[in-house]
Amino acid sequence: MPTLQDVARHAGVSTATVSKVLSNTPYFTEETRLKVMQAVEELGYVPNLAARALSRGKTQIIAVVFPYIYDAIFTDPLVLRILEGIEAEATQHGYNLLLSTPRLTADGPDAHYRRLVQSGYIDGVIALDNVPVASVIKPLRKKKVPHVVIGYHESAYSVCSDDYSGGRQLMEYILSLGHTRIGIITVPIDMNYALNERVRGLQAVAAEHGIDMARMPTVYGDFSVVSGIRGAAELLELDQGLTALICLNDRMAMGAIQHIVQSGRRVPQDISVAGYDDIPTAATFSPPLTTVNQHAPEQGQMAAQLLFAILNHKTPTPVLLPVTLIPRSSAAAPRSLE
Amino acid sequence: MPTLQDVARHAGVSTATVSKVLSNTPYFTEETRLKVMQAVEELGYVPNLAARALSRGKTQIIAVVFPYIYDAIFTDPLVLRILEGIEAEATQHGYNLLLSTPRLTADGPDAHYRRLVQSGYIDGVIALDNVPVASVIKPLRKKKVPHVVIGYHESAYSVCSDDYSGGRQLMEYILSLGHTRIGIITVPIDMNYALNERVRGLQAVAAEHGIDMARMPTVYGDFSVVSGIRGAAELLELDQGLTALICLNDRMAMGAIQHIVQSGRRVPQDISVAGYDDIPTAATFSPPLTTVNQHAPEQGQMAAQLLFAILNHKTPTPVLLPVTLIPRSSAAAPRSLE
DNA sequence: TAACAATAGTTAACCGCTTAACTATAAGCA
DNA sequence: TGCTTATAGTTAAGCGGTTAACTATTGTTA
Repeated sequence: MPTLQDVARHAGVSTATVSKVLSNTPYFTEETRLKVMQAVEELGYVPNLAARALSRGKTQIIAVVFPYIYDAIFTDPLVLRILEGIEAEATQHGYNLLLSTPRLTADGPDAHYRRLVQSGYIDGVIALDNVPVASVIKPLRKKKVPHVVIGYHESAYSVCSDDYSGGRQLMEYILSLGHTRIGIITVPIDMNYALNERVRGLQAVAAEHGIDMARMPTVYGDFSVVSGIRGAAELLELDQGLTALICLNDRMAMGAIQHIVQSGRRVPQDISVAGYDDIPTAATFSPPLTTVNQHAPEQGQMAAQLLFAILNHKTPTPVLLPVTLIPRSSAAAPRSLE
Repeated sequence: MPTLQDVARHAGVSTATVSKVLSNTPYFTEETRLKVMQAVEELGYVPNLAARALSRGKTQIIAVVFPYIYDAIFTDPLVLRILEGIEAEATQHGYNLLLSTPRLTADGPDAHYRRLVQSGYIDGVIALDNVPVASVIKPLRKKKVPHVVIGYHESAYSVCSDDYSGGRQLMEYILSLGHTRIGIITVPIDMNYALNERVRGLQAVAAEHGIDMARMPTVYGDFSVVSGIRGAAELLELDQGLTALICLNDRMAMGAIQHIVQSGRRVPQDISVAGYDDIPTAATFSPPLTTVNQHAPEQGQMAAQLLFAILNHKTPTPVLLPVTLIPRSSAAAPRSLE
């Protein structure tokens, strides 16, 4: 591996000059530039990033932190789409992505993560942090590592999807179809801030329509398809007459549909089902799922943009990304209205 | 940020001693160990990884390379599961993961990737490379970067799933159910080595049963759900009497089922459908998908193990991982046999 | 023409850690 | 006791870049 030294010798100049040429720092002639570039070319020189990192105090690496809970990172298609957005932006800025999936324990993220954060190996962090417990943010704040959070998190630059509005739109739509007997599948309260917001949205609209959502049969899942199956079963046991199920993510909605179909009912003819997230398979599910698209790649992209702004010593403003209701055929007017 | 120097001063010893204690290199007393550790504790010292990398010539980073084609990385659930396996193994060994998704052009992977490879910033690479064009491996081999390939690739340490056997098992199973009029949805030949193997497996078993697979209606998709929908439509146009569809990945199988159901037929009563991959949603699809599980996390894990073996100057043996046929309800005996 | 500024390039210190080479002390052994 | 050997710790030279401080040259201006 040729070094700067080698290039300098080969080109007959000093290392400082080579460095200047390569980093385009003023004060060299076109002639030396050519000499240097030729030497670089001939030797196949590529700067050693570790040396550069040590010297500059910057690594050109940003860490993408997905806390390891419910092994969500590797199961949740949405997370992947966010990553896609981050990747696109980072690549464009010439940054590399380090993937970190800290394990969360009662007293915070694991040691490996805490060391990474302080190791000077990363210029910044984009964290997915919607979970109240054991925040991965705290160590970052403490060590003043530039970071952006995707999720609801006070006192940090953040990118949020407008989950409140999403919840509102969902309830608005289901009510507008004419449903009155609605079941809810959500997750335990305060398990996830985003879900809290969605629930707030649902409640607000229900209230505006003079309905107390506390009266609606509600069961709790854990985001997974199976928990959706179970949830639907529980709901239909609670109330046989439900005409619509609002599930606060798509996978639970898919599970719910499954249970409904298997129990001999049809979607949406007998029961309407709506999800949330618009994961890639939602459009091609059977029936295609009515859901809320939260523009995951854009979330990732915005987060990366915020981070790069911070790294350039600008002060970005937090972002609240709009969501879009996607009406598909899994939800329709109840039969009583037909 | 305190440095080794600071710790040394604080503990009243030399930097060499501190370094030795921390890296557990022989020749220090328990007493000095305690002194050093206390100083580390009190100062909250964490080693600077860039400096360590420069000095040691090792970064403790391995790159996971998923070439950016058909944006598969961010859509294919299987890729994610492989990543999961890699992550688990890497975390355990104290390595960090760098995610690289090089764009492929006619003359190889993009420049950013080629520089990364030579930058000395990564100790090794795990690459997903089943695609004949523009190999990401070549630069690695040229620069002697330790690497492991997941996929069929000559002249490199590799982890392969036994796609040939998978193809065999699939055809064996469908034939054993009694199907004789079988349609195939695959991808264009030589687009992906793994798929080639699966097709070889199908053909071999067909031949053993005295059937020429070339006679079976065959159409080509691109892995996506929509291409499965289209593929099924084409197949059923070619031959109304098909009783089984073999799709060489799950997403196309899901698309096929969708088309079949939408066109008023039932799965498996009218037409059986089988997929390949056993992606997370296959089990909870409606109907649950008969498919082949290729143990994706294990692939990732094995690849990581091979890489760590190489990094420890051992010579690992390439791995061919077995696959498992998962019979579920999307495939059954044809009605003619009932 | 002298004084000064701008330009082109060099030297060497520095980033923070590792480690070979070295010194000092204690232990082992004939 | 004297000599070797193992142990404990230190010094200082890298690793490969960046950059402040410096020198040398050319151009500008009064």
